[in-house]
Amino acid sequence: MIDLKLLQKDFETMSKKLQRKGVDVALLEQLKVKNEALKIAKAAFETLQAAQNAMSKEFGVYKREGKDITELKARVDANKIKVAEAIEVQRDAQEALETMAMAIPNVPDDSVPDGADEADNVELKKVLTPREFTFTPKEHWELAEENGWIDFERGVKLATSRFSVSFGMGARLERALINFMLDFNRERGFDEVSVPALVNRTALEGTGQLPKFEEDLYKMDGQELFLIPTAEVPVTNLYQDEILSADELPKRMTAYTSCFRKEAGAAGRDTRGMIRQHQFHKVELVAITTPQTSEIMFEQMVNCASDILTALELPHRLVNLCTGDLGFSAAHTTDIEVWLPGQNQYREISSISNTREFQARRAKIRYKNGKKNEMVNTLNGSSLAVGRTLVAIMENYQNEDGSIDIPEVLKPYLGM
RNA sequence: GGACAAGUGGGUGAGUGGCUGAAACCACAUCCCUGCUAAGGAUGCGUACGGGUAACUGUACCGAGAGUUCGAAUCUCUCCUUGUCCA
Repeated sequence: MIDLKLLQKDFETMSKKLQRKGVDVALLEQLKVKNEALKIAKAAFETLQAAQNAMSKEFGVYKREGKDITELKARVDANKIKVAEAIEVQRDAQEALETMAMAIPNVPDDSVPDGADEADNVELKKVLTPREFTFTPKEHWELAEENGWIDFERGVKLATSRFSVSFGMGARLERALINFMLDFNRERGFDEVSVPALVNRTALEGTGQLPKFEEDLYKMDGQELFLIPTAEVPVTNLYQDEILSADELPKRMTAYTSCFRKEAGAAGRDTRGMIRQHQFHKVELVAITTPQTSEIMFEQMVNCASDILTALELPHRLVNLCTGDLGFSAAHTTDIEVWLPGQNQYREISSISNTREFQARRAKIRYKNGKKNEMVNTLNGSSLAVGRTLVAIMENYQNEDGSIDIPEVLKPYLGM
């Protein structure tokens, strides 16, 4: 959630920044009005309630002293009605404010470039040079089918479109990648956690998937439980509604989970192959830090993900997401795109974001800074999307005869 | 699935209608004493929002929600969680 106090204090600056994310000024003005209305409503209620409390205390004294309470009772009864009205007003004001505020995206950092969509993202750097092919490289689905690694039709048979099944070396490679990534992250100081794949509404509100993006989540029938779209949700919410001590920060975690997304807005995109599946494996990094150290952590996380690709000898590049491509909760995001020679383009394989206080404020994750409780900063990033890494391996390691070499670093994980 | 019991602050745990935002103890923080590796003393020590330069102060919160009452941690109802017993 955005900082409403700051919006109140410096409306100009904040609204300008949010307008870059396409937030309507009129909406922000309404939000400001609602915030003020809530303050007034609260003050009104509290004054009445204070009177009520005082009279109730007096009531006790009267009874003890055996005084007549008729007059006092009349006063207290009259005030009670006013209190009830005031609390109603306050509750409505609170609800109206929250509904609106929860749908406002995070304020983008000044370093985020303006832009409409992914075409306006800014390349930061390239790592490794794509190899020269002496033949026309194939796309991954062709290679996957040729080698018997992935069966797209049987996935559809079992579930529906955008599901697939991995066989043999394809399945083993997925498992090897997961282990390799987790080990790699652990060596970089990220503790491994294993978390539920189902979470409740509060958790999803905490990280920003709800209330706005419910249509992209799989929801359990008749229960307030959702399949996680990313491990970021359960891992970040591990510390929801907690006050951490400064010396337990930063918290660095890594988790492997399956992720589930309806891909509601992606009809027609990447329909072929395993780039965009409803269920996919991902190894995630999550960090909880003080505001002062979050950018250092961000660099570490970007490097961690990039270094995994380097270790796998997969050419990739880093891009700074523009305002139009930036996610709801992020203050800024670096995407890592891996080179896919079959597609002849770079494709997203990791996304690392600093949400600063945005998620912390929603999920109420604070830390003790001396005597004061302050919001932590939360960061998350993939390291990496497993399916897409497998895609990248297939396309980059392919031979003319359609066979696929195995990256050196994965061989120990495959008993090779 | 059924029966019973319980859910209080960082922890243990008191508290059955007003003097309780909550005793006591432990932990923690600062200071003092002592002086030696352990002990004694003083003070402080929940969260959120609002007012005040500040000292301080108002409101809410004792699993969650609703209700009874002038007044609820305490009574009633629903739900959740945990424990024990039974299937």
